[in-house]
Amino acid sequence: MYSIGEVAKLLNVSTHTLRFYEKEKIITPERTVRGDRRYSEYHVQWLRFVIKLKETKMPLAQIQEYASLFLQGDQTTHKRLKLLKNHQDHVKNQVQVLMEIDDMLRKKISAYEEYLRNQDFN
Amino acid sequence: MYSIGEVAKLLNVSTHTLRFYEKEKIITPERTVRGDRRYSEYHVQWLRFVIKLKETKMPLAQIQEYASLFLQGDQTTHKRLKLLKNHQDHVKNQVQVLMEIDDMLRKKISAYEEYLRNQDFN
DNA sequence: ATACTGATTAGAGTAAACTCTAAGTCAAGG
DNA sequence: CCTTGACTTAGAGTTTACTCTAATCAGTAT
Repeated sequence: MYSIGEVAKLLNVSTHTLRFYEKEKIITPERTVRGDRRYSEYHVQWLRFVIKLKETKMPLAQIQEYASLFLQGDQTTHKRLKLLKNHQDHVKNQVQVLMEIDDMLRKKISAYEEYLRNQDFN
Repeated sequence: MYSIGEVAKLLNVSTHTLRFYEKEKIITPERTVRGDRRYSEYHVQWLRFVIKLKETKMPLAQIQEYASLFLQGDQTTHKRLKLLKNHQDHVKNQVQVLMEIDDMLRKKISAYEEYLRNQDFN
């Protein structure tokens, strides 16, 4: 079981953020007698997943929804599957867009390079 | 030459946004005698580019910087090239991350599907 | 004439996602 | 014993990128 500080260090987020996520019902760690948060390995896994989702621009609201479905148990499996599939489409789309932009940048960059090469002859 | 409303429609942004970009020195359209903004084909091209960059999460501040280099003319070509190359690295990286996440989602999704298949046997 | 459309401005308001502050409790180490 | 550092809370502040409001004006349509 990890303390909030340990998890923060482990996942490279601030303790503020972890408390914020708790307020937003994205994660609910256990508590010691004294009230300190305790994160299990399982909690950490879930947070890793959340952070991954965030890297793909998934809004917190949607992550929240997923978390809430999780808490509601087995009868929400279909919904969760749908949500994930939806998001996968979104991710694939993003990859597409980014690859196009990469191409655009490649062209711009070689145009610049050519321009500089020609200048050098003066 | 396009009016602000025409450009807004053309590029699917609001007139608010266009004025905002002007305030932020990202674009400086010409003006009619009366003071209305006039965007040339060239301005529109630049805006298209800006919007593309935005799709890759490039922060406005960086787009601003690029725009400012542009206005400073030819002696900033090297700097602009460097900026673009930098951003290209960033984009390539994003593609990498997204592809990893796509993979992760693929696994999660098939796990869910298998789970549901097994449930159906009951 | 009057209403409608689309433009202008400065500046206020909004949403998301943190990020920090204040004011405090508590346990361990020097 | 006292300081240091980690923890607690509610709630305020910040950043980014818009988004909207209010008040006004010019040109066109009825």
